[in-house]
Amino acid sequence: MIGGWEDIRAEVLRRISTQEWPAGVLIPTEEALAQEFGCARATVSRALRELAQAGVVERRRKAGTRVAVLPVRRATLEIPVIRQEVQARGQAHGFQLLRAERLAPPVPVASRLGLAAQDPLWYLETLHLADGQPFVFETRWLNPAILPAVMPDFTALSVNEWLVKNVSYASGDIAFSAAAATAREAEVLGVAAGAALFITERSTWRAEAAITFVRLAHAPGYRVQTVV
Amino acid sequence: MIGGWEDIRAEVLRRISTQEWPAGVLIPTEEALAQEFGCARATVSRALRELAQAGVVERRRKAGTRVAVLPVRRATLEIPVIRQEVQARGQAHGFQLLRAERLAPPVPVASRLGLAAQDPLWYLETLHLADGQPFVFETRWLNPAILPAVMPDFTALSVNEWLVKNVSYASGDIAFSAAAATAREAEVLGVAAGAALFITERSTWRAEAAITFVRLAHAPGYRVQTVV
DNA sequence: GAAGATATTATGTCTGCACATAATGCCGAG
DNA sequence: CTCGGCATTATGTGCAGACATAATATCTTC
Repeated sequence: MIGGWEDIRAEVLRRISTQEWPAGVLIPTEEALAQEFGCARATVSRALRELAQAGVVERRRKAGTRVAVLPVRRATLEIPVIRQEVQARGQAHGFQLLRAERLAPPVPVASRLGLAAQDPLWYLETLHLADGQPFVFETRWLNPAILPAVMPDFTALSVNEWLVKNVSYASGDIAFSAAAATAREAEVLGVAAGAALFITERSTWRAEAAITFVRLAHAPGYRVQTVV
Repeated sequence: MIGGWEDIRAEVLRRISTQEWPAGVLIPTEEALAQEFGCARATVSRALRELAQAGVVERRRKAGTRVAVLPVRRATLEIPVIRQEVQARGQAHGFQLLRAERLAPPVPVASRLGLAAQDPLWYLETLHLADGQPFVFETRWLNPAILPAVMPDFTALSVNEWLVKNVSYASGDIAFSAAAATAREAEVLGVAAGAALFITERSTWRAEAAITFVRLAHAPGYRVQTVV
């Protein structure tokens, strides 16, 4: 049976991928498509909205809906908690808090968090283990303002997880890059200095207040993967 | 003025992030929220659907909507065409087709594309330039079955872009990793052998037929970035 | 002919209603 | 007490109609 917004989405996508509706052209209006498919305009609208979110078509009021010229594909990445990530690989998660001290952050960190460089932050180094082997080395700058009066025991619950549970649903940005292992990273992860490491950097805010900046140096072999 | 599904989404998100609705608990039904906010159920539904897509809440029929326990945040990455990516940095894009020949693919490539290893594929090496400097080194395996009778002129239009325009909207998967530059990569990109490179690997299908597998070795300093 | 006001139009959102669907949990048969 | 079926219920989807919004196209005026 045809009908249902998912079928309409599929049919529109088919017409686009077969070039029946080539890149750049206007496609029929919601009303016209609703008439063709024998459904309500809202149903067509839902289908086209999803295609627009996926970057397949571009929509503008009055101008109509056109097939995207240079389709910027959007892929969604899942960013799990590290413990979950390790356990999803069928391995046992462990971690060691290597350092915890108050320090004035280096300028790039301070500026990325929008704080003055002289404000001392918590600096925490955590090594996460998968089946006892180094998995990722986490270096984190934490705004003390967001912590409760009594410092949580980060040797029992990883900072990573404490933050997710207590300061959840903040906004932020993520960046991925590659870098040669620093001396410290090489030592902690047990790799040669200069080895190619996958780096995740993330900064987090809640309502204009900086929460944390974290750099994750992953052990060699790490991949982040997704489907389009 | 309040009202509108975006405001409702924001309000629900606020209640979750302030732990007014802690992780794991059921939140009121759509009907109840619609009554509270003085709007139709469809409006609440739209707001909650977006939050579910973002991984903030989990919804199940009859069971209701509950705040996600271990929030697996979802970030959306934009995967542009390389030319666009270079131009978005305000640089001029250029490219050189370094090799184009038919070869039997190595086993990992063949298996990833679901093809027999003895089927010869097109093997293409392209170096993309930003303002004349090496930007990314593209090595691609291409299924000849999807090409037209006359081979397109890949010295005039990059393979990357030809595929996007002619075989668009296929499905596939993407993986990011870090690797030490191979001798060939180091030579082409003009970096030291063993330098840490950011690697993007992507395989693409259309309706069960393998199209292409591509490995992009990015010049040092490359980052992929997104907001959450 | 250029600039500004106005009409037109396709999408964006909302309402109120209806029925479908998938779990849950209760209830009764054995 | 256990198992299977059935009623309940929250979400998922759909429809028809309405108004809002933004951008385009047209018309008017100078």
